[in-house]
Amino acid sequence: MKKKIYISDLANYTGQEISLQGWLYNKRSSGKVQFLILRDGTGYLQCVVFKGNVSEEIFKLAETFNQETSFVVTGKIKSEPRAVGGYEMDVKDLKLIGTSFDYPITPKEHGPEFLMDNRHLWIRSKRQLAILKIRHRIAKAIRDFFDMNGFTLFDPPIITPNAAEGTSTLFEMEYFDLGKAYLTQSGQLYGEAGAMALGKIYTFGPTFRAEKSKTRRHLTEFWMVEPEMAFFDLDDDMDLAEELIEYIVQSVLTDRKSEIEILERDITKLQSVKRPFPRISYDDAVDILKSEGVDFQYGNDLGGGDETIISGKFDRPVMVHRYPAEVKAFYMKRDPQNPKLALAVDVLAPEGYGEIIGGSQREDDINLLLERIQEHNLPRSVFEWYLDLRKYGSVPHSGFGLGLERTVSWICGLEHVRETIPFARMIYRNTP
RNA sequence: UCCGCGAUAGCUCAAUGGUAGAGCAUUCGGCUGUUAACCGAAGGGUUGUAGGUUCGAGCCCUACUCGCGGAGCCA
Repeated sequence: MKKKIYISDLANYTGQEISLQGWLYNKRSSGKVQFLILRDGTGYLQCVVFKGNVSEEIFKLAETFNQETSFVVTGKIKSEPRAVGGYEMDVKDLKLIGTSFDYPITPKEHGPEFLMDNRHLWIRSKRQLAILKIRHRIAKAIRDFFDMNGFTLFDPPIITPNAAEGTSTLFEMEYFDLGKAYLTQSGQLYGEAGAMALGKIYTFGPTFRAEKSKTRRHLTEFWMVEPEMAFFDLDDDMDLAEELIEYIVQSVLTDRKSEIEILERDITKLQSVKRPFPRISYDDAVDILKSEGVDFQYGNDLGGGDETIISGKFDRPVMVHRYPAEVKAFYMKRDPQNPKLALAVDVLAPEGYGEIIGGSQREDDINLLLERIQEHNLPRSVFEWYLDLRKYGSVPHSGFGLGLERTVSWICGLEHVRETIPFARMIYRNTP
């Protein structure tokens, strides 16, 4: 591969004459000097075009550059504390690559609708770049964490014949002569099969929910990582969840500090994310709500507002476990101490960011699982293979799902998950 | 599906029921250290759509469309 120089490498090139390529981020001029701010995806560099230092043609060419014009620029690099990034280029030569006229996203405030309509261009801006880089670092931290801990990546199908949880609405399609098929809302059931084969697995990919949710926490297409482990009980599951979250947050703090600063995120809120996380039961959570004067009906699931109140009591993510079985999915194992409760856990992010993890110990008894399938009016036929996992050497096992976008949103301190993914899919938007 | 808010220049927003405005962007002119640069000028409008009230509607009324936020559901 031919060596190319990027703005992020400039420390190695001070005093040298080099060529860089990129786009014009912004420009200021004052008659005899022009300041071109070059961006190349790795950073920003102020390129100074002095009249007299360059030919008349080059100076005139620079005057024609608009926002997002692409070009090659050649000149000497020097340290310059006044400039963005601490370096500056004294321009000697310029070459136009692609013109740009009337770029819609100006250095000015814009509304969310306009920015989402121009999402393909919005991702070029500084904040969006920072968010996407943090998203990548989080995804890498997730993969690293599981790879280092003996997990095998296990890719489940995206087209499935069945619903994992009867409650959610699924995107439906006609699948040749086999009738209806659906886009997956979770790889978990397949993950369980993987855990019985490989011991510890994780799935990591897009999932789809056709619910008409219209809030800052919802996308119709989102990414989820779902570990599934044989011989793990609920406590083991919670241990793993808090270890993962701590690792993700600390990785971002170590490697993406400048991006966190661009977002003006309060870093102390992230620094406190250290094990152990508080673990409270559903009953404890209800007590907290009651003591706060919330009119909460025991037995209901926690709503968004309830989660905010509970998570507000702690400076790090809180794990709420042992929910009423009735509000949880059919595959969750009941608590032997109290069969009305499911061995489930939700991890609530701080600052009102809500549920980022939902997990449980799974029902491993084939007869109890059959009962649950009947109680939920699910068709047994599509679950035959899933029942086989309990028929041939069933073992206690657990897992959870972590929503990538909600995690990114929380770590970045964003208002809305739509900025956490390059092209968000929402109930009223599937473009660009 | 339900509740609330909104739609005016390319963008962000003003405009007591009485001549449609500003900043940014664009174009032109000025400026040798700018940091969302600055100064001057110009072009830019079927006020979301359809109807109604009125001498007169961007503004009041009705319906619709689209968007935003929330509820439910969930990661």
